[in-house]
Amino acid sequence: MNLFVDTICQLTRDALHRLDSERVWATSEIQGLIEQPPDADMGDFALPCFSFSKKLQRSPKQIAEELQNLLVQEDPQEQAFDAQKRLPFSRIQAFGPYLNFFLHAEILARELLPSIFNNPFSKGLISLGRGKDRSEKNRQKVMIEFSQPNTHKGFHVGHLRNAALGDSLCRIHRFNGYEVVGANYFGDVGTHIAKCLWYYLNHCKDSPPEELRGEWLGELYTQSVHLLETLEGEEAQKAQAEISSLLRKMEEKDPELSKVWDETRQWSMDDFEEIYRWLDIRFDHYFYESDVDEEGRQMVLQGEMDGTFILSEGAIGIDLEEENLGFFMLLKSDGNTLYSTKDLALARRKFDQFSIDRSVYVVGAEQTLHFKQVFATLKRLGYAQAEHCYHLPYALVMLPSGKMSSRAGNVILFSEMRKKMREFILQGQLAEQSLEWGTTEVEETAHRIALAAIKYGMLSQDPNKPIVFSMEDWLVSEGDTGTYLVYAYVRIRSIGRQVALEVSDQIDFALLEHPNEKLLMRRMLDFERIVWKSGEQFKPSLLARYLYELCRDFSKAYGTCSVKHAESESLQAARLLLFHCVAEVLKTGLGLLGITPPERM
RNA sequence: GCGCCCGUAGCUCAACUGGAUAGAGCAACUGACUUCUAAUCAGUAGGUUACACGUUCAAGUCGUGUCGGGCGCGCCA
Repeated sequence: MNLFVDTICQLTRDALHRLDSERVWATSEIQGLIEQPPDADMGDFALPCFSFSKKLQRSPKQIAEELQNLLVQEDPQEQAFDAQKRLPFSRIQAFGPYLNFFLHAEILARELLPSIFNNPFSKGLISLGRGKDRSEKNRQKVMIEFSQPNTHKGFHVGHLRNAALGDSLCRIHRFNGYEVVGANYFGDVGTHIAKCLWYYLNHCKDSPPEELRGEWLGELYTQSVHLLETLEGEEAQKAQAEISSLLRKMEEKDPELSKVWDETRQWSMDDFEEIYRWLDIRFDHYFYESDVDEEGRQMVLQGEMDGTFILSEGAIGIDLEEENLGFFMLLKSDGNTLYSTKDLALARRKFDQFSIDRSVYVVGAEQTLHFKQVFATLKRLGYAQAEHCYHLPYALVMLPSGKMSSRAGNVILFSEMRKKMREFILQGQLAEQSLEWGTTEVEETAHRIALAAIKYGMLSQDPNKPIVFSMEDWLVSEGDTGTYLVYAYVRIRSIGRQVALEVSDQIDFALLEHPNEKLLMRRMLDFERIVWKSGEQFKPSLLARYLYELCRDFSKAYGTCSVKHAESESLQAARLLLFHCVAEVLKTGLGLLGITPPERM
């Protein structure tokens, strides 16, 4: 709630009461109805009157008009701003079935700008129109599990979507007042590793490279799959037996195999650590499949003894027909664990060891059924926490040719993308700067621009729509891109360097009367509400879109409302504060997407 | 065969969860750089929201059906 929405609610509640004294409308009810007109010419806030129609026995159009008359009548001075009463509207007018409110630009400026200037968002002190009170959820502790890469496989651009999404959700939830545990879950055991090691030990003639050894293992995995496909008859059976035996040894922590496993696994972990550092993504806790597989097996065996699970064709599983979820496999017939086996133990640990209220899994949409089955199984086992598990699905990153697959080897590796982007930025966008700036700043700036482009690209689209990846598109830096957003930020910072004034909130707020300036302020009023919604709906795309629109509004104002060339110094000071606030909102918002803008570019 | 997700401008996507004239960006065309960074801005053009019924004051949004695409449906993760 903010002053403006607050006042609208109170005014209309009182006015409605006078139209019909029987029905008492709560301000919260009215608040839920308030929306924004499609066009700034039509006002800043709108109250649709459809829902009053039934009770009042009149058309919404008529109600809007009556409300307008009541509100304007009540205060004849109101059409002109009344400084005494501080009514924050310059106009209240019915447009068909809507009652529209025009904010008084000066009051908007006076309410908004000092609030942003004095209370950094990081402290969460300001409230500019949050849709919902957060105190209720204040202390909730939520675990967000994301990224979960497999060791012995290359990290490709598909993994980037998950990482960006999970990281952003952690940041947004923290901003919204939740206590967040960001968790990673490494796939460091399983068939794919057995296949990789089988090839590494028996067929690989090369020695590992100096760098990116984890990625190299991924290549071996792909080659292993290819080789296995060419084998036939006895050879194929022999290979299968060898792989199965490797897998068993791995799960039994066989000392000899463990040496190789440990070493190669570390190669991948080293790669990941470097990638996360570059991506500016941190985790609060790490889980490993190798750490929960035995516990999972015990849970399944126990469940089988209890009769919750059943033996079927040599394997163990659970019949979930009642929940309409079919049969769910929990342990292979050779006794080895499955993904599902480990997920049971993992879920239990999350609740037992972290006393979380909610457990979120950021995992691809193709596993929706799997998680329904996991949660249903946990419930059957008597874990009430299953109710608080939530699978957040997202659609895949596809190639124009189709699905990306490490198995098939048709992936765009992250390292490859990073390299191309760096070269592209250094040779194109930063070519001139490279001549003047130190190498460190050039590299760091290129890094930040690349990161903005990648993360914005991954986050700006609704999570459940697939992204078709083509390298060319991702090098574009015009229009609706991450580059556009950080460029806007840099231009604001540049203003500060061009003007001799210090930013201050001791300004004449009445001077900010240009429509483009008002547009910007109206936009900033929505910031916290949008962040709240992005978190609750698990959609950073809402925030991304908002920031893009904020930057568009800024670019518009930038062209029409120059600071440097303003007519007076007081106008300079006013605009400087305005743009400074835009930069603050933008920086905060980008931070929630995991993006740090450069100060110049 | 069954289940989930999706279908909006030539292309990539929005549309505040049922509200006002469906909006942006690419691509195309026209303008604006001796003026705070033109990685920008202003403008023109582009639509039967896949299709058909239905629900109501109101449907891109909800329901049913059809078509088209993606992903799942016991020894991968």
